[in-house]
Amino acid sequence: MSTPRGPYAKTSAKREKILEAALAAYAEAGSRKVSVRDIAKRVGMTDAGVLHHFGSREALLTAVLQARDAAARAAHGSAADDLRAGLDIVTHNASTPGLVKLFVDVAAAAAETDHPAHAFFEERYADGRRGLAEQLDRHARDPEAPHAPEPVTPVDPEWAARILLAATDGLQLQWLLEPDIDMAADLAALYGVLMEALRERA
Amino acid sequence: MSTPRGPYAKTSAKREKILEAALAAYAEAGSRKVSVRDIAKRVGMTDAGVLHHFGSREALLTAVLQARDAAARAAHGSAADDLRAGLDIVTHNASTPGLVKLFVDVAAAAAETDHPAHAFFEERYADGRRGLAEQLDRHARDPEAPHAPEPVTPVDPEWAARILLAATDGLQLQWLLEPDIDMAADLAALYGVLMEALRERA
DNA sequence: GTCTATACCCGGATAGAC
DNA sequence: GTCTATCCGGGTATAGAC
Repeated sequence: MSTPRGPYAKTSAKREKILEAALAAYAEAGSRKVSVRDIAKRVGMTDAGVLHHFGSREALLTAVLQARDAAARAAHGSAADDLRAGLDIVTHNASTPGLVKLFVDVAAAAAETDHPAHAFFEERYADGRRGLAEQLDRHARDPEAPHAPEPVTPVDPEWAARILLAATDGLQLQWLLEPDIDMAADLAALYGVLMEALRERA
Repeated sequence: MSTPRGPYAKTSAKREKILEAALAAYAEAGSRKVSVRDIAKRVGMTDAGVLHHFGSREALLTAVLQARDAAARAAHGSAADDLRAGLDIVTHNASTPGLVKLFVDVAAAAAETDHPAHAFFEERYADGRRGLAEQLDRHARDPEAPHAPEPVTPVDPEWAARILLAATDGLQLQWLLEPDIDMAADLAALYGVLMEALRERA
């Protein structure tokens, strides 16, 4: 537990500092660009110094996202194990536009096979899908499980439209990493389910 | 109709050529980076020459996406007016990873308020939501309308997990442009509907 | 092992010649 | 309207000081 070894713990103190600075930089940046130089200034170093610890800008940003995931898990639990935690994380994300922007940026860039975050995102989605599917399955079989969380958002056409558009965009992200996904088929099924729900509440 | 005037038609011949070249470049690029120079080479010009017509790289890419939308509408009809068209477009997109990557890239970048594509994406989503909501509402009220399209994808936990993750990512994109959206509430409602559907088919 | 200095390259932007 | 030339910002690689 003390003075951890291995490639990921080598420079843990400084790495930690840099990650914090990067996190802060992105949080403050709203949705503007952040350069390695910017981050370096915050820790009182040069860009080369920062890169020394991470190898490249992209690797650094990947590490930021990993740190963000770890922090979220520490605070709320794993979304893959607990749906409630997932919603809490989303709620929390809504207070940090800069980091959401970072996530979206890197997720897009990670479609490149040789991007440092490529494997990270592949795993993230694979794990997320596995965990979520398991939870959904368990809850669906368990009559004790809540039928649905408090419906803050009404199930209405506007909501369904947002969801349909969101699912379209999000599936593209997953599909770029995992081309086996049949986007149109998945969306058609979603359309069917949404329609059914709309009719039910009408 | 002939020799159109105005700021958007000035150099229409060359602009058209450049847009075609950019489209082709992105289609071929898979999901790799494409520079203005690359596009310029394709039309036998220098980067400065290309930039002359669009002002900036970002503006050029925005124009490419607009052209892509226009082409899709011409081929399939508007997704905002016809759900079937939307699915056709998605199916077609699945054959052009480069353009999907471009879309995702620019969509992420367009979160910046001063990005040239900012207004374009705001409108795109607003129009999409309006059109989709209207269609969903109409279909939900019309007993003649298909209950659901052919269910190629089974409504099962794996599918629901993909959708939930996709909706989460996609909502972030919409939320960056339209912070009024309550992501967690929308997702909670989606969870409820998905769960209901899973129980039904069980 | 950590960092600075430096130099390099790529890519986008801009000014001015043609 | 297009090119050449130039600039600049930003990421990266390397040498070497500490």
